[in-house]
Amino acid sequence: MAESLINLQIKPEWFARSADRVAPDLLGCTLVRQIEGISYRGLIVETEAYDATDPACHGYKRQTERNRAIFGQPGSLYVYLIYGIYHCINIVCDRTDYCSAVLIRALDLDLIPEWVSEKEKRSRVAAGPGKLCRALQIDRSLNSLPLSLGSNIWIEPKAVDLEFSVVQTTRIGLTQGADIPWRWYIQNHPAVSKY
DNA sequence: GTCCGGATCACT
DNA sequence: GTGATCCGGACA
Repeated sequence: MAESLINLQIKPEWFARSADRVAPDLLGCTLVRQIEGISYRGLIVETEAYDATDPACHGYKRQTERNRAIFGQPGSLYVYLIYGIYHCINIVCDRTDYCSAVLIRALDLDLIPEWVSEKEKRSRVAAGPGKLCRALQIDRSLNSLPLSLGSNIWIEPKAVDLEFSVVQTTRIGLTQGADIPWRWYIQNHPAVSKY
């Protein structure tokens, strides 16, 4: 059983491409988060790309203690705290020592964790980068870890028979680089954070 | 040392 | 439109 799970994981080499190519390919893949032996599965429905050419990227100016993980190995995690309250999760792309990552902005969860409040609508509990991290207990303790079974977080490939239309547009919430069209989402999906 | 503002979200 | 709430990074 564990054997088949390992085979389902996307390998790190898959992320060794520019972020703007990885980001649309992540749509339809599944982010799996394991907590106390339970696997919570979320279909990735919205992503954004960031990289060294981009003034909105945390590593744009230079490497610092805070953004160190975004320069890490492809297929590892960059998790940071935003506005003092929320966390955001990125998958590091391209090559080591180059800043490049994909922000996971929204998931469609198959199972709603018990700590999520009842009133939240199922399709919207992970509709936004801060919300999905809260729902899946993702915080900076995961920063710089590789996606893997051992990290209790990994990504599985898109099912071959899963079909959808992809929309490409500009990113959300930025003061710089707002004109770069590096946001992708599954058209008409109810879990997308914003239309 | 001090200050500023952010890849957010919920509420008015 | 605004408040919540943290802390890294810029500048002195």
